[in-house]
Amino acid sequence: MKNSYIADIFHGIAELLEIKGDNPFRIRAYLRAAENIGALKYDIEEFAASNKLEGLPGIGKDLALKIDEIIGTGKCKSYEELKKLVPEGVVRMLEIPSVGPKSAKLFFDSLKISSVDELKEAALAGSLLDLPGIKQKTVDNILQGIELLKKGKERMDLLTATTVSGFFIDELENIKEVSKLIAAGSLRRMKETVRDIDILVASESPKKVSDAFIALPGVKRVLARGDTKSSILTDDDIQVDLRVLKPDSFGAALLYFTGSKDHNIRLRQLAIKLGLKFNEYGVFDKNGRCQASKTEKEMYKALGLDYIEPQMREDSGEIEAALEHCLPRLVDLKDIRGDFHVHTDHSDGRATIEEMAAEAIRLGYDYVCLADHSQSLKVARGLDRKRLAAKKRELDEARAKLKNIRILFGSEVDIDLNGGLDYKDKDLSQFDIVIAAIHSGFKQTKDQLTMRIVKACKNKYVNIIAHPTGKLWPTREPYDIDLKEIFKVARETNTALEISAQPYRLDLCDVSARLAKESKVRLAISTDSHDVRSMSYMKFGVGLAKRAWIESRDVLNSLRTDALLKAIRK
DNA sequence: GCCGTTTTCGGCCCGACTGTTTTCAGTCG
Repeated sequence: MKNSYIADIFHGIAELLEIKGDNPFRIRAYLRAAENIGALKYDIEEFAASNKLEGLPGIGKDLALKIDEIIGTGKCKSYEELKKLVPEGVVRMLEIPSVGPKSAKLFFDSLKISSVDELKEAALAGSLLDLPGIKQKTVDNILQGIELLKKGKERMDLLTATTVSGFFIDELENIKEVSKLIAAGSLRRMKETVRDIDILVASESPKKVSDAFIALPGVKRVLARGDTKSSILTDDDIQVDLRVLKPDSFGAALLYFTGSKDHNIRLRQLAIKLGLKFNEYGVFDKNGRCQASKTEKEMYKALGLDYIEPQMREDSGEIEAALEHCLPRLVDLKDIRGDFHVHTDHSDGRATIEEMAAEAIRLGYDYVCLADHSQSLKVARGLDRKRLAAKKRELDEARAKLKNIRILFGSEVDIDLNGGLDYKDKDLSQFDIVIAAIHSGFKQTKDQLTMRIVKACKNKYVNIIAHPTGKLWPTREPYDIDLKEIFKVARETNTALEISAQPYRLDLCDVSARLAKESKVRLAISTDSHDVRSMSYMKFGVGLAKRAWIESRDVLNSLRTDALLKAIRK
């Protein structure tokens, strides 16, 4: 049974209790349990089997019993009972922006509305106006909310988010009242996907900034407009939130606005224990005297914590580590000495060997590995032996010409359906670096897929496994493989696993990469670039690595050239 | 429903904005 199955049930219970109007703290207990179970690294059945459920955070006697019940029967009786009271469609209404549990309950109790479509009909027919506290403006908001819901409030990839936030930051920078500004929220935490853009501004004239913000080009609709907080929707239906505060509380505001929500809640709880108050304006003592506010570092210090980098702020152990002064020193973009996974126009890349190498020089790298596709990957113009030799000749010419970079001769070799490689060992032996990857047969069983990667790791010429789970967001789910087994073999065979920095891949993901690190597997952060521009995506891969608590010593491409070539020997 | 280096009972994060109200509940992040 999957952890997410149990988490979903608890989440469902919380939603139903909300609509029922139950004790909010009881609801929060279910939500917290659901989140904790969802974030669990190991199978919850292992905890259940050894009677250790109650040791898990947010799990007490009652919820432990419910978990046992779900593992035993596949169902939770109290959840089934609740579902009888509230139709599925009423729960769905909670997804409409501006409709919460109180409204959903009101519509259901008084008008028997039990689906989003019925709510829309009632709103258009004017029958909602008969309800207490509902006037035309609220009805309009509900209709707009339904429209937004139907469009789907999709998450966006980091590249899109960076581009959108970059546009607004450039525009806001032109306003003379703006003294500081930064993109905060999940984009600053480098979450794999982002739902909305949060921008924080320091200014002595918040009103002027907010006025200018909602008047910017590309703003389709103003969702909220206040003295310090405004929200808009862009022409592409992306929500952008702006928060304007006085420069004095910039650190406090940045901390608050970066999140995550769970991280902030933990900080506030910690503050209460210390007799302090913690909000977006600062840390305050009992008498309301400000203890810290200007920088994030000060804010953490006021709680007795070391500074926590944004990417780690997920309440996944970072607060405990900061209390005990044992946070890892995370890998940084400036630690990266090269890129292993770069394609050229010899296979499906759009730039020449020289152009890609020149970009590597511009990025300050020591080396770049030009790893084109192997022969059987026809769609990507994979190289046969003859074209491989031609590439090698051109590569040697580039080497002679460009002295400031070590150009490594590599290949992204296809792993076939049985775990064999697309070149014979004799051909593989000529490469400086061999990257192996699966490009077909994604629908095989977990055992088959795992076996293919394990077999590739065991080949003495394979140095790196590229995009290990095959995820392609949002179209392709990661394929089902036994990561634990792969980590074990990768470590034994000195094979590195890739963190693909491609915004659509980001594979391994943060959670898996952290497990890989804990399993002492070496990681290679690579861009899988097919053009010059995307070599700058390295920042996304490093962001992901930071989320996975990865340090530079865990990263293959933080090594200098000589150390690297020594480290990859099998 | 959970939890405890002030606690096994009585707390539980905090504030902004909106729309409806004459002071606040609901929603959101």
